[in-house]
Amino acid sequence: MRISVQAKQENRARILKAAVEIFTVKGFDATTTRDIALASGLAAGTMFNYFPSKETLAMTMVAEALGQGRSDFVHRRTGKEELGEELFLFIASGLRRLRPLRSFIGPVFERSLSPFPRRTVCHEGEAARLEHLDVVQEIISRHGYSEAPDYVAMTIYWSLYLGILAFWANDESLNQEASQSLIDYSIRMF
Amino acid sequence: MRISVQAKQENRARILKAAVEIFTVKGFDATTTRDIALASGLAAGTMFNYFPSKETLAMTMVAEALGQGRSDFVHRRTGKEELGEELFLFIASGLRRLRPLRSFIGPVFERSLSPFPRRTVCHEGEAARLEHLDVVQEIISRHGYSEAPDYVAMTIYWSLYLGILAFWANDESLNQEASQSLIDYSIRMF
DNA sequence: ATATTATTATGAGCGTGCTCATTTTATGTT
DNA sequence: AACATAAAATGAGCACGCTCATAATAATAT
Repeated sequence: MRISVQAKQENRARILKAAVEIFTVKGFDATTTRDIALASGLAAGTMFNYFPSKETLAMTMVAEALGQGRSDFVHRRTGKEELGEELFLFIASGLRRLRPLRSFIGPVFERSLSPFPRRTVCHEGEAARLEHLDVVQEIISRHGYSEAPDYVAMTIYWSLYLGILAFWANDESLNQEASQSLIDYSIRMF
Repeated sequence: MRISVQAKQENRARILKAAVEIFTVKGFDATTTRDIALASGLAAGTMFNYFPSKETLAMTMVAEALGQGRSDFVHRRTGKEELGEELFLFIASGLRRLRPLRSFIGPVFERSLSPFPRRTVCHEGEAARLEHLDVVQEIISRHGYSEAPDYVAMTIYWSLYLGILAFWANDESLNQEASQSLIDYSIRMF
């Protein structure tokens, strides 16, 4: 069967919407792919024509949110911030857009953002990582460190960033103030 | 059926031995719990009387190795090292004992050492983390920072340490020299 | 010896993420 | 309108980690 491009986009959107809703209620692990497919009005297997894995489905949401966060950041920065301020702004912009996913996205971070080879590569996660690091490199370069930050520095940065994401996802303090403090310390150290 | 204490220990040891061998050949994910049970001369379900999950089985090996590494460290340090030197020695002692697991343990690190609540808590991982951090706190305290390192510092430390473990597990440089360099940078920053 | 009991081993079976041969249908062609 | 074709939907089914009712047996009591 052929379906129109529009119908395909609608299906994709319905899957994403249903997934967010069920993940939010039941959590990532307790939500089955069958749950999501049926709630989207599709058969169990059809979901996998749109997203190759449950993990990729979730990472697609993350990548989208981080993309928007990056765009927010680009439009919001004045170009006059200190290095640390600018990094903080960038990280905070991403977290703001990730907010709707916060209640269930923790487990996904811990599995999908590793910089190292995995059994099932998740391109969405890989791409999100590289795009994030590109911006960080650009920020650092613009602040006078003429030589591009090296591989070790980026490895360390990513470790700290993953720690922030994991902490933030589980941070029950008001408005995630604790996370802001962690970001602050991490940046200063970096 | 009752079996002697000795027989039980033998079963446990056989499971661990078989698991290490098969993990090494096939990798963690591609090894099935049935593989391990059968290679140990036990039925599929029996393995779970000894280890509640495949993940716990692997983390038991990690915990054991880190325990030995900690013991090595305690016996090897002179007490005259600089703070950084001592941290390096501690981390390196753990990695040395983890060496036999290096080829397959990466995925386990990435799932089991998170400091945050998980669907299935893995006590072995939790315990390993706390014991490691205890030693780190003790090291830092002995070096004159009278007030105990706070929660934020320990969170950051653990992020960096996880990054080191993940990097090391995938480090194909000779004798993992690249990892040594990463440890060095991470400690200096910390 | 025999019976009883506590403890362990067993493997059929469940729910899961995911695959794939088959069926269905929107679109292009005559 | 009838047909052909390409692309997408379907759901039975697989392998996996893990559970649990049942069977088996070593230790203990009689």
